[in-house]
Amino acid sequence: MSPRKLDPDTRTTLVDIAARLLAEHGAGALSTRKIAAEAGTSTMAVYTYFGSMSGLVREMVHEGFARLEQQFAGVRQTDDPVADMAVLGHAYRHNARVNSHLYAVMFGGQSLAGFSLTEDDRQHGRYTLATVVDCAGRCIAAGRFGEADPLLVAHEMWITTHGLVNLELGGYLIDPVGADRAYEAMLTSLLVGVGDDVKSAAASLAASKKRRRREVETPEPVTSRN
Amino acid sequence: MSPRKLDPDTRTTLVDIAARLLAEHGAGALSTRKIAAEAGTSTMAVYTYFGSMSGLVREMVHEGFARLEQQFAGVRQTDDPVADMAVLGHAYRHNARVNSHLYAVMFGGQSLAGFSLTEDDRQHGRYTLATVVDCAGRCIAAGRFGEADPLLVAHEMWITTHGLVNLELGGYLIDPVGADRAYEAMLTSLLVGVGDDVKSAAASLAASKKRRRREVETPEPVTSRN
DNA sequence: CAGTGTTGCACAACGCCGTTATTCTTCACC
DNA sequence: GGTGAAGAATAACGGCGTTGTGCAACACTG
Repeated sequence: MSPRKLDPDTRTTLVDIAARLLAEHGAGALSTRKIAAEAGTSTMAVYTYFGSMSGLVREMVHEGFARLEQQFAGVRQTDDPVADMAVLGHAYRHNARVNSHLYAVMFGGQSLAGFSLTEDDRQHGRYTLATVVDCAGRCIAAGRFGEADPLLVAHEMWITTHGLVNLELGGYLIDPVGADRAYEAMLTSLLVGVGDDVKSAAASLAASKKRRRREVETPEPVTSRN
Repeated sequence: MSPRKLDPDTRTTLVDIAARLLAEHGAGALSTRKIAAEAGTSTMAVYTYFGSMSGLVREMVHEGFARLEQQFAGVRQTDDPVADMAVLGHAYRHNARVNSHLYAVMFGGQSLAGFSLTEDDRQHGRYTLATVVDCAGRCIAAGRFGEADPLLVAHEMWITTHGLVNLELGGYLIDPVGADRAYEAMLTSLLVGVGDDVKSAAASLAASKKRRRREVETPEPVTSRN
């Protein structure tokens, strides 16, 4: 009946249940007892598989970064790297909105079940940025961003998109500005600010819009399997 | 001995203690019992004055916005509005770093003591942006930002600075990029991106640096009185 | 194919939490 | 001075994360 070794399926089931509880009923509903009840086990399961409640939260953070990476992986590399960059930004935003509760844990700082980021967790996050650094490098190689530093440009993109998404999820961006309008404006400003010319930036942004649905929004990332 | 009416001093004392516990010992140390112990009262004090624990958290959020407003108020309006804008950005960042735990509650989303933002709380936050909108208007009037929309520019500034600060507080910005370098780079990119020319932007940024210490960092903000 | 030890798991308990009911005290008002 | 309203202390309730205890089931030894 009971398996002898730790069961990977049970492990992912627990993460899925936790993520769903978090998404559907908020942070207050994330408890060992509720998770155990949903999984049909005792509260001990959380401790055998994750050591503690915050261990499970950490697992959810890694899951969040994994989904972001998967989202990035769906973005093509074309001969218009600036458009690629815009699509990556959209992918970041889309991922954050679809997994908003995970996102809050990833970047919200502290306060969920006493969880706090370790340097390993952060490194995981920074590693995810590699895709953007690479794209920035291609923009520079294509002569679009002048002599910029790819790492710095990638950080500027990250900061911008992250700031937008964070305020958007916090409910701070409303009419008449709104998140969509702010996103487009910011992207334009930033691209021009790092060296692209106004017309080229506008063209790449227009090109990116056509790709967003196909490369970002279509394969609804699998949240759970329960 | 016991006052007949609700004592405003006791009220602010409770907020101060809560903010200090949060800052010094993290979210886990924020409990009615610990607050009561420090204040020399019973746990009931939290309920008499704030209705609940999350009511106290809400009060801390308002306190956070009040400090930000105070921080903004210390920034002068000069005949170089772009430099003013850069100083405002620095003020935002400085305030967030000095009150990082309040900041996390203001924008971190959910999850502290079941607290969640109401539309009133958000409105308070947006109102604080008025100073930035005004400054953007002066930039435009000075012919620095072309025909831009002040509200949109202010949002771009907010998004940028907020994104930077949030990642900085999360520990994600490290060498070789780092928060300081990223901040200067982002400010330059953004100013140029919204219409300023490269040389003018650089000059205003240089001018702003000299003002930062005096107008932002000197008057260590008083904890509270509300 | 037994014997044996390890280990996943359920159950119950501990100490903490937010919150509430009860009780007492103390002041404001007539 | 009497009376009623309201702040505040105490204790209790249910829920939380976590931990100790005991059992049962598998893996491994011979």
